[in-house]
Amino acid sequence: MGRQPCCDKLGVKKGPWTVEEDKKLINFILTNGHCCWRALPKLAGLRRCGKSCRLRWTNYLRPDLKRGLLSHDEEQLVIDLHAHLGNKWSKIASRLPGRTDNEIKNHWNTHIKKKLIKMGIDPMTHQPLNQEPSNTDPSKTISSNPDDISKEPKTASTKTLDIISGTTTTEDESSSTVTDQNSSMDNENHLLDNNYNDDELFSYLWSDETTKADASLGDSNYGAVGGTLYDSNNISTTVSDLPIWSPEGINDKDWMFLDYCQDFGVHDFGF
DNA sequence: AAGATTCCCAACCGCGCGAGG
DNA sequence: ACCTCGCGCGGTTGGGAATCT
Repeated sequence: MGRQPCCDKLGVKKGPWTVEEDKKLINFILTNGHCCWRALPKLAGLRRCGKSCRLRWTNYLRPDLKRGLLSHDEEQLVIDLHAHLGNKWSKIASRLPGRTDNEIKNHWNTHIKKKLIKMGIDPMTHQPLNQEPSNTDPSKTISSNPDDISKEPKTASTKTLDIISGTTTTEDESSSTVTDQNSSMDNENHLLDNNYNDDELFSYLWSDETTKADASLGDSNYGAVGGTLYDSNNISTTVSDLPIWSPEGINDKDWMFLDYCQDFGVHDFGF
């Protein structure tokens, strides 16, 4: 019987989104939410498949998205998370508020990967390139289940590095655990010594609490709900502090402005 | 200035998973 | 237990932008 295609191929537009399409999508979601992506294009008057709409929204139009290059801290966090999780971009992205899995994936492939290789680090194993990896699957370095890494002691040698300063750190695999690493947090070269330490990091990473910014998106009334956004230094800002973003608040002038700003996310329009 | 090459990233594709019937 | 459906994830690609020759 085969799998039903996500959309009927005939009459479904592909390729870059136009400003008009963006307007329709934004307007519809802000008015109605996105209860069902499959039905959304029809309801919103778009000749796109639901999947395409979802991607456009999550990767580009969501009001809480940050734009621009990843900060140093964000890059460090991505590297560390990748060392533990492997290519679990969505999991990594979920720990970087305002960043999407696609964005992180692209950044990894175009920037971080090259930096690591240049430094002689295998981007997949996070081991020196000329060294035979002890375990080639990064997701299995700590645990076979990436979700369980907070529960297990770190037994493998984990080499971390600061790609900006170029320093590397090798943790002592023989006795180090997540817990007793806490006692050596004053090691200046320690993993994520910029803003993070393992204990805080992992308790943050593996807490059940999703980012409030994301949570706020579960509600169709995005602009009005409370939530937390973070700037590049992880300094939080409550959504309620931000300008109200609602379809009613958009006038023709705003939409004209959109025409000139199609390469930016919704929040860049100043709503 | 113009063509060639490389880089970058938005968007697409196909698969896996979970929920619900 | 099985099937279908919808969503989300990770890998890949196409084409515009930037850089090089």
